[in-house]
Amino acid sequence: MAAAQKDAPDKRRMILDAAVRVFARQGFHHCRVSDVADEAGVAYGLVYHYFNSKDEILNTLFLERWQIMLDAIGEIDARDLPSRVKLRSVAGFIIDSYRHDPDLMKVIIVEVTRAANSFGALHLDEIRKAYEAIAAIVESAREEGSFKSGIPAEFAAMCFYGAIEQLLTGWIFEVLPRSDADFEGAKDLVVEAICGGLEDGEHAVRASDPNSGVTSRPAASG
Amino acid sequence: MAAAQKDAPDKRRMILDAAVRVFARQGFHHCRVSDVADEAGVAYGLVYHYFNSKDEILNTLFLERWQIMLDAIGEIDARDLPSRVKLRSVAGFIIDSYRHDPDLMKVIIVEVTRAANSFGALHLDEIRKAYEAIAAIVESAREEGSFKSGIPAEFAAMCFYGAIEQLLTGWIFEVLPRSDADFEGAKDLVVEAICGGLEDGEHAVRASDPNSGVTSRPAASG
DNA sequence: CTGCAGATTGACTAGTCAGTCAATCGCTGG
DNA sequence: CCAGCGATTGACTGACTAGTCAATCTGCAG
Repeated sequence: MAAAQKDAPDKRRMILDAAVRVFARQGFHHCRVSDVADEAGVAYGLVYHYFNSKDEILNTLFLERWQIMLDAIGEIDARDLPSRVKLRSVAGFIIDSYRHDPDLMKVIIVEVTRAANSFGALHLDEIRKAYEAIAAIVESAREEGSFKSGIPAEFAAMCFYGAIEQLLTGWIFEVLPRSDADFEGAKDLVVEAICGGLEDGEHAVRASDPNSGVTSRPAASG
Repeated sequence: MAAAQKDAPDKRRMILDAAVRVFARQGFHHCRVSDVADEAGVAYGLVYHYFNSKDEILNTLFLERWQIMLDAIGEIDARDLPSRVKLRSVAGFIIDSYRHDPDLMKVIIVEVTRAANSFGALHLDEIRKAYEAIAAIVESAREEGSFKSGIPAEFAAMCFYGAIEQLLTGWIFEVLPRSDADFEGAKDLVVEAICGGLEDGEHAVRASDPNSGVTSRPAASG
């Protein structure tokens, strides 16, 4: 038992870690189970000794990580801090998660949280818990009066989470710069953007009727 | 020729429209070309008469629709309107696009804009154009002083677009309500949330040090 | 009526790959 | 030294499906 931890590496863990790298590099659908086995340095069949299917590997990766995030958000919410600081902590946690293991966060975002026809639907309840946890932070801010009452907490939470996930997507796709300073700066900027707003308080002008003179024409011609 | 438009339906268009429904229902990777042919009511081989591959169908759908969006954003930006109204128009256009053809927008978001290992990478240049077009609107607002200079336009654009895409994702996953009033309300709310911010101007408190007392611990234990 | 050209058909091929399984390995206790 | 058992191996199978292609159809021009 004790020897197993010193001499024999944890093959199951090795397979999971290899899967993260392979899924991130090639995508879940564009890699073979043999790619994961090769990356882990184990035989093909061993993957099926520890997991019942290729899907189960991804499910395991997602659930492990997502639970850590849910726990973190719950803990942040339980602290006695201003709402903006709580949201700053949530943003910081997610961004640090990406810095710490970009491959894993890439896999989770690309293959699960946005995959409406496969793993996203499967884990919808778990994903929703994150939205609800953020909404809870916003809701208490609304109740204490620091956040606008006109924006529903559920709606605000989606905007906040969406902004963060879009930043990760920008880093994943390499359309946003990825220096340490960029990651650190993003934590404050995203909170300032969503909580404080893009408009400059000194100069902000509220449009009395945002619809005036503007017609949406989404339909394709023809 | 004239008869072709009255009697013979445009089979190519029928295949594209059928593909939207099938891709939205089953996902690109979980459907067969025969599913698309059946849905369109044409023979399997005809799909390959009009398209060189299954991929080309999705590429066509994406490029058609994305170009319409790029044109719309460009046109909105060219108008002489306050920045907030321009962003309201962009949000309205994207949300109306979803209302008009939710299946197509679902396919575009799920299979392309978030698919970092397949179509997303292929169309990265096109996707980036949308970010840049939104950033251009923000940038002029910064220059005229109505938007904060401390938030880079490129960064603000990602937050804005991410919030909108998250709303669509919420509708796609059915975690947000989808009445006509919800769609209409979302147009104003998303602009109010991002431009005006979540915080109530009357009560807003700027945390002098958002980091105080908060430690990010993204690493998995063990 | 005839023949061409493009549209349409669907059976077939060729390749892929998730998952199985019987054999082997290596440790541990008797 | 042996028996037993979980860990490990990798060749193999069964199922699936993207893409091909030769045959057929249809409309029209000569």
